Amino acid sequence: MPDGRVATITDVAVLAGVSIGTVSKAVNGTGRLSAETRDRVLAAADQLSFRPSPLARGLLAGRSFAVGLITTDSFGRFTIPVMLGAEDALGAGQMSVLLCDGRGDPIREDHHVRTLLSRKVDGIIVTGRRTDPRPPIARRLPVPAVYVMTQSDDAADLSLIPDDEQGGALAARHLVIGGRSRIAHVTGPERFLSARLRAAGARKVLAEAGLTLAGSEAHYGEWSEEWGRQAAYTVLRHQPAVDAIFCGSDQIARGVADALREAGRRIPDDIALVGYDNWDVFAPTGRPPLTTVDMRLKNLGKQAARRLIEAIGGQPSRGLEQLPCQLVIRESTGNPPRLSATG
Amino acid sequence: MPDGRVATITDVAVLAGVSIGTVSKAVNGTGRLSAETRDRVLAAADQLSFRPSPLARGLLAGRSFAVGLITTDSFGRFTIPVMLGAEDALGAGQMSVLLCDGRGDPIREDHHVRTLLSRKVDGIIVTGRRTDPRPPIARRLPVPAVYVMTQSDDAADLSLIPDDEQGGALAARHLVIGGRSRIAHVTGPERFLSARLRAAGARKVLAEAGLTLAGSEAHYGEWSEEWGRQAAYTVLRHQPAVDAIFCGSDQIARGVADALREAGRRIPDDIALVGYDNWDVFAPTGRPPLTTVDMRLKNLGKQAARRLIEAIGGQPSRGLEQLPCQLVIRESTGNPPRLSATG
DNA sequence: TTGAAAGCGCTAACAT
DNA sequence: ATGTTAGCGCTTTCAA
Repeated sequence: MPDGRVATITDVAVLAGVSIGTVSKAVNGTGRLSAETRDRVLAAADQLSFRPSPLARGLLAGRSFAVGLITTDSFGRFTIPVMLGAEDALGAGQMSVLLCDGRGDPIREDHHVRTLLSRKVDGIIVTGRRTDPRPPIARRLPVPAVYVMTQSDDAADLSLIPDDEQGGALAARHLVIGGRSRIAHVTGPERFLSARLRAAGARKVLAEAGLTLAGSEAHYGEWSEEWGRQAAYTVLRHQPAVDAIFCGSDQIARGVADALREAGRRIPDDIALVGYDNWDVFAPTGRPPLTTVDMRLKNLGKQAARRLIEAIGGQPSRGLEQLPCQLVIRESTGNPPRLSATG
Repeated sequence: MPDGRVATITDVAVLAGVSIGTVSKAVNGTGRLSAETRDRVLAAADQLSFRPSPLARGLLAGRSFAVGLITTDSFGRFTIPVMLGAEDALGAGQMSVLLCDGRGDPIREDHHVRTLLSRKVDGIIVTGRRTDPRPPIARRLPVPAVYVMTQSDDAADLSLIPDDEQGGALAARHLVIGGRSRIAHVTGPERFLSARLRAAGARKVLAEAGLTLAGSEAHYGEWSEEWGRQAAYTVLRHQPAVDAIFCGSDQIARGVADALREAGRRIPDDIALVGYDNWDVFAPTGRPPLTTVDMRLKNLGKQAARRLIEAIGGQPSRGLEQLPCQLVIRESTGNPPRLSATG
């Protein structure tokens, strides 16, 4: 439009010299129109940069061509890549994203759900920062929902999380193949499902190779550098012959690396190190750069968006799905840098 | 509603036994109504959990009671707290947030602006991850916009950024008061406005105390740990008597701290260390915990939202505003932990 | 004090 | 092949 206004269907109709119904058909490719008319209308629409009002369209259709994105638990390191992937996939499908921060408060969350529903969102994506099951955001939602990086405890809902057991296995297998046999595991609190699954995956691979974790159990603690340092000293004291440490996070791995260096152990010559997260501020810049497991969070977000769109389109899925992680090999395990398969 | 539907104004009208016009007045507190009727309508609305449809309301009003949030440059460490603050302030005012990721691509950005306008957003917040001026998202936007953590090069726009010069001064003053006099500055690339301003602020304070930066100039480099380590060695070689290092980021400070420890210098006894960002994964968990400058990003986001709401309400602001940073004192400068004033 | 009706921009069913 | 019209849910005159 020449002035600041946004063009409406009427403006296009006037310019093209047709009725608004004809414009609607031309723009949406519905009904029967002569090619000549359609082209003329489309040209007019283009000239005015006409975009049908999602408000008007939504009012009629009872939907808004937008989806709600609720974070359980603020946005953080895990939520953001997921959001990014989702926004990406959604944007491609002309869907807008309505953002809500639940802050881990069920009341707030419920309020947001109501707001989203009043805005007639076509669906809702729920993200979290831990994969443990949680109550669904609402019972009998009138629109589809997908949980990602969190898990609804209602099996009728679709939840997408990284396959932490496979991730743990990936790390352990890489170490075993690299010739390590006295492998310790330092990770976060045992109450985290992801910590337990990563440990289980590693244990399974070691068992297949006739091995057990050094010290026989995982060292559960905190998701912190400080815990990494502390646990490293414990490991060195009790299993001085350890030749690899698999860490439940890159942050823990950083702490472990610092402690090992201070104890005079070389990485990877004396002890190989594997992290988890592939967090850009810790993994690639570590000394040495850290081999680590990447949860492919962006892909997770993208898949969540795709699944939601499918569900909106009438093809719902249900249950828990675990998406494969990927091993990113760097110098901390002594191998030349390359990407492994994701399987 | 008993079924899955969301209640409409008609449902409320039927239940309360009045016309939809009356419901509208009761719900919005407009027009003249008997207290008795209003209460009855409100009770009915409450019973049905009625929320006026923003779509319908927006169609009529030509606005959507939502604002667009465009990230220049994906979401990152700086954008997220800003978003959080904005979402918080907006949510309180019944405004929803439409999220768009510009990815630093002007085409994409423009596309998003058009989408937002077609959705009749009431305003737009533009966030970035560096404070240097950038072209406005559009000329002659029909709705107000606020730039935050980025700066429009059009002085008619309102831009909110942290006061990096004041932040740099805060850091330097703290060191000078602590009795340090040979203070080096290791920071990011000189092409970053924030790097230049932080250095300028520090220099000004030093000058007032009759001092100059150790080595006479700031050490410009990268925003990385690796650069911190490298620069630390350079400083130690050329200014061996240095008694403090002010770093342009916590990540740089981490690198500097590692290098100092390896060189046998104690922090803070031999050399005091100040960072910038107050990034939770680096500052509080450093060895020792890091004194650092906090840009108060969440507050920045909150202010941006407030200003946008004011502008939507007809009270626009313009020009560049720099919001004060806050010094967070930890052990790396040897003082007992406490918060300083923000001034 | 309350009700009736127009109209926001659009789509889809129905007329022409 | 194209135009006309009803109606999505709401606010806001204007009438009663």
